Formats: sequence, C-alpha cells, structure tokens
Amino acid sequence: MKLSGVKGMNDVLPAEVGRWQEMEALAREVFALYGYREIRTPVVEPAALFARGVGEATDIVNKEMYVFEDKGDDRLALRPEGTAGTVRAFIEHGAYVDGPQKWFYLGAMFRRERPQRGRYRQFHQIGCEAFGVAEPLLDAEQIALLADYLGRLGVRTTLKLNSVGDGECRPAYLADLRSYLDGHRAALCADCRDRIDRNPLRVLDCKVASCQPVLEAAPRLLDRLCAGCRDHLAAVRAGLDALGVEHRLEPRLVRGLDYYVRTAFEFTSDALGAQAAVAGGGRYDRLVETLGGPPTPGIGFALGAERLALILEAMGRPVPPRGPAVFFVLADPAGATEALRLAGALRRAGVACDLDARAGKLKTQFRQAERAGARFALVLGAAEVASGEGKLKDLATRAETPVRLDELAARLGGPG
RNA sequence: GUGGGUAUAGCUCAACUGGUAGAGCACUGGACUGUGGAUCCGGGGGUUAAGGGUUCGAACCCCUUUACUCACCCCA
Repeated sequence: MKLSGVKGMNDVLPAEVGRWQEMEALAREVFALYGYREIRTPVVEPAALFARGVGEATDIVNKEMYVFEDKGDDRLALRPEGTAGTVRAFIEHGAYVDGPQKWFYLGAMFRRERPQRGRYRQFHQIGCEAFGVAEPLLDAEQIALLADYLGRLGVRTTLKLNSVGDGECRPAYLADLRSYLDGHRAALCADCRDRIDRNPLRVLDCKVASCQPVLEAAPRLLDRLCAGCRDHLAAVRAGLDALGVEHRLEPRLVRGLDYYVRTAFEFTSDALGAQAAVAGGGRYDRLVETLGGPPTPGIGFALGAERLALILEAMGRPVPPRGPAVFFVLADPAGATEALRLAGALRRAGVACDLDARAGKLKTQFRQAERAGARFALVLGAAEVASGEGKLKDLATRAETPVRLDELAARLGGPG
C-alpha cells in the first residue's frame, strides 16, 4: 500500500519554503509597524464556537467544516477560519479590560471543499484582528496596513470596498430584496432561486447572463444604508484617500460569514484563476458579544498564504536563496578532518557552512556545493593543512583568492 | 456535492490507425588519481495509476475504480 498525503493538503518542500518564510517574516515586520501583536490559538476548537460565531447557515460551517467527536465528550472542529478562535481567546482571557487590542495570527485553516487552483483543504491564513474601536479611522488604517504589506511584496491587487449594513438597516433591506427576488423567481437561474432564501445577497453576485436584467433593477443596499452606516462608509473612504490607498466601491461585494457588518473589503488579483481573492475582511461589531463577551467592536481580515504564493510565483519573483556561506570540498582524509574542525569554528562564529561527508570526487563535491546554494567553496587537503592557507573560490565568478584558514571566520562573517 | 480534462522513469514528454516501452533533464561511474556549469562514453532506474474485458498480441480499444487537475458552488 502506497501512502500519500491527504487530498487538498500540501507539502511545502525546502526549495519553496524560502517564499513562505519571506511572506511570514514580512507580515511580522509590517504588522508590528502598525502596532499588531501575534497571538497563537489552537487549531482545534469546540464546533459550537464556529456555529455561533461564523454562522450555522453558512457553507463554511454547514458543509465544509471538519467536525469530530473527542472520545464521546465534546464535538470539536478543525478551525475553518481564524477570527472565531481569536475572539474566543480575547474573551476568555479578559483582554477587553486592557483597552483596544490589535492582534495578528499566522496559521493553518481547514475546509473540506473540492480542491482547485488557490483552494485547498488545509490552507494558511495570515490575519489581523483589531478590537475595541468602532471608529472608521481604524478601518482605513487596517486596510492600509494590508495594502502596505502587499505593496512591499510588489503584488498588484485591486481593492474592492463595500458596506454590508448593520442591524439597523440590513434586516429591512434583506426583507425587501428577498421579496423582490421572489417576485422575479421565474427569470432567475436555478442557483439563484436556491440562494433567495439561503443568502439573498449572493444572488446579486450571479454571473449568469439571463439573471442580469433582474439584478440590475434590484434594490441596492448602498441606497438603503442607515445614516450611521453611510457616514461610516464615507469616512472609511476618506481615510483611504488620505492614506493614498486606491480602492473601488463594489456594491455587490458580499462576505460569506454572518458576522460582518458595515465595512467589507477584498483584495483581488488576476493571477489566481477563479479564486481571485487574496485577502478579505470586514467589521464584526457584534461578534464579541455574540460569543459571550462584553459589547466590543472589531474589524479584521485574513489573507490566503497559498494564494499569495501563487501570485509571487506568477510574477516570477525569485525564492530568496538560503545557502551556506562556504562549502568545504574534502580532498583527502587530512582535509576532511580539518574541514570538520573549521566548520565547527565557523558555526560557533555564526557563519553557515556545509560539506559533503561522503568525500567523493571533487567534481561531485563541487556540484553539491553549487546545489546547496553556497557562496564560496574551499578545497581542503593535506597541502592546506600544512600551509594553513587555502583558496576561497567564488562559485558564481569562479575566481579564487588566497585566504588564511584561521582568518576564514572573520572573512566570511563580515559584509559581502 | 456537480461537471470537464489528465494519468508512461524522480521531472518534462515520445512510442506510426493494436506488434518486444524510448528520449531529454536529473542521478551515478569513467575520460580528468586536487577544482563544478561544456563535451564524449557507460550505469541504475518502469507491474505504462489499479482491476477487469476484447484480441494471437494492449501503454494504445471497452468497462470499473482511484488519484491529480480545472471549473461550478463557496471562499483566503
């Protein structure tokens, strides 16, 4: 029986892992610049957390979540998204007493869907959550953070912004929309007819040509926003303008999670195929309360790491190299012993080095040095041991320069 | 969950309308007993995804299963 990985769950091999390390390191760096601090929560949570937080009726909870029994006790779930667990931790540890909090996380999420380009059963999200501030200034700042992060990676995206209303204006709008769509049921496609009850906002998103006339004339949420939501949206846009963040108002942008209110946004890329969203998020002012905490506004986003990696790859952005500074080529037993000793000294000095312990043909060792991504190679044999001197070979230029072995650490430790 | 496409060496692919399974790259040995990317010669590697059927004969045709992949749905 041949073993293979679980469908939709992928390995990141050493050759590509540099890209992931780059994305993660930059996230930590940039998020810290905006005052966000890292939080780590379990991959497993009570299933009820997601049912209550994300929404019982959403596809994510309803059909995509991995749920299992833990020895008969609780019903547990592999987290399908990061916000609910973060909010749970926020409440459980009473973090709300310390005023506004800005947190971020990196981690694996799980959804049991049919895999396709940019969509996997285990995938990784990089997300930010900010608690305790209802002001639109925060929305603008957080969206700018995300734009900043993507911009530093050279990724070109489109930012789509919308308001999905709040408890004051959305229910009335939804009722109107539902009855409007119901009245035009016959003119809509089968998918849309299903969606009328389940998620009427989604109908507006339909791409089927025959549905378009009905949708064009449908009531628009943007026209029905209450004064609070309208002002909020205007302020967010003004904030983005002030920060020089380009965005597009997208009245049909919908989020798939129940907890979103007011601000909803999405960064999309055309390098991704059908799954165009690199990152998405929005405000969730009632979520903390829903999950049992004190009323606390919040806003957050999640970015799909696999999708970002796909974009970087499509851009032809090279994977940052990670090779040793020097690779020792062992010419004979005396050289091998010396190499081991020298390697120890260099490593104590913080200089990365490597060698091929098989000590085979020089040709093979040089090939190994190149494959390891080493900057220099240094042949070590009885002659070098005797003279205390060797030739440091730059593998890129193939130029050799004499070097005293006891000065190697100083030579390689410095810049260049 | 629903469709479409694909499946031959580690990778990329050949194999004439069914006739003994090959090449390039990679790996490895040698030409070169202390200098890699070039050249030349040699070597290891395959139940042709799996199972069944048709046939004198199947990588090729038929059926089933599985995996991968793209799209729908949905979302990061």
